[in-house]
Amino acid sequence: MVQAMETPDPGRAPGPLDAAPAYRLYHVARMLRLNLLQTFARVDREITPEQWFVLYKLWERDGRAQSELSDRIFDDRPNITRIVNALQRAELVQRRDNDADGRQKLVYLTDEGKRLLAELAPLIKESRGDIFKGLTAAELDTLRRVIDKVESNLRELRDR
Amino acid sequence: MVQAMETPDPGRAPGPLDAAPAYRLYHVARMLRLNLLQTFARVDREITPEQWFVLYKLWERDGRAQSELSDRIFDDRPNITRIVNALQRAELVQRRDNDADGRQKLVYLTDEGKRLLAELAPLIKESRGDIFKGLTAAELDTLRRVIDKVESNLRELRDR
DNA sequence: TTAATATTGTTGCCTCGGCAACTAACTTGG
DNA sequence: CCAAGTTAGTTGCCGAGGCAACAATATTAA
Repeated sequence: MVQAMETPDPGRAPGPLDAAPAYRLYHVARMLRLNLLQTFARVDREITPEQWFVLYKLWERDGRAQSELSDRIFDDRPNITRIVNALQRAELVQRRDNDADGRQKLVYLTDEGKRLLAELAPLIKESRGDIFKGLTAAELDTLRRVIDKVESNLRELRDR
Repeated sequence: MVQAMETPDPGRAPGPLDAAPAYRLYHVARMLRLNLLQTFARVDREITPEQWFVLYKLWERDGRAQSELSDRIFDDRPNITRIVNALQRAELVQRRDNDADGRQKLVYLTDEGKRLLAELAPLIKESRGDIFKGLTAAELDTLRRVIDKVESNLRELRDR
């Protein structure tokens, strides 16, 4: 019976926030973002982590529609619009109309965008080594598996 | 010799973004935040995950200065100001001057704040079960260890 | 073919998040 | 005791990130 469920004592928290895996994940992710942001600042590149991710996706495959750059999970089309705006202002990407589908705008890396990717990628790769230093391959493997599982759980919850 | 290091082929990404643990962590954290945000929306509470975290910290110990609510890692005092503002507008917390130190403002939960905590905590706890469903205790333990290590690595990098 | 529906991208609104600059209050060194 | 430095909190600036609403274009159904 739901009604029989006890309301917890309002005077005391049931457990420390730091013990909650979800909070820990949130916290470490914020630290990771900040680290990347400051890495870019250190090399004097006015770019955000999110802008970097979009650039990188274009590196994987150029000339994609904005909807392909956004994540199906989140409705972040508005964000992609703004991020692409910023990258375009910085002349790192370029928008072109898609003749095959008038709704879409295809996004292309400029030469400067490609140059930046080639310049920064090694720095980030090296930084990644520092960040995950001291962890075994098995631990990283488990991390990957845990993330996969949590993401698929979240997707399921979402589609209900 | 640094100069001898090759510049990567600018035409091709060295590896998929989804393979980078840092990106995966960032991504899953964003999904977790969204899940929590929508949980609050579903129970018709106009509260953000960050506001929830602050409320929860006060539940752990009430009457803390704002600096104690903010995280030493980030300079997020401005954010705490804004979040406490929001919570105060919602009448979930209350600010009082600290007689012992005129710079500080102590933040206290209101009765409504305590009520909300007691109401939502069980929901969130249940939701957490769904989110981490299918993972073994060992996997969650490894997750914790990995996060600890990554955080301490990031702290070290930061203090250099 | 037309009308209803869906998709793509954009804008406005508001909160979060990092940074710099500022005020007020406390602490420390001379 | 006072001047210099430090700490707590606030504000402004701007980008990210949800959400809702909208225009333009495509797709589907009648």
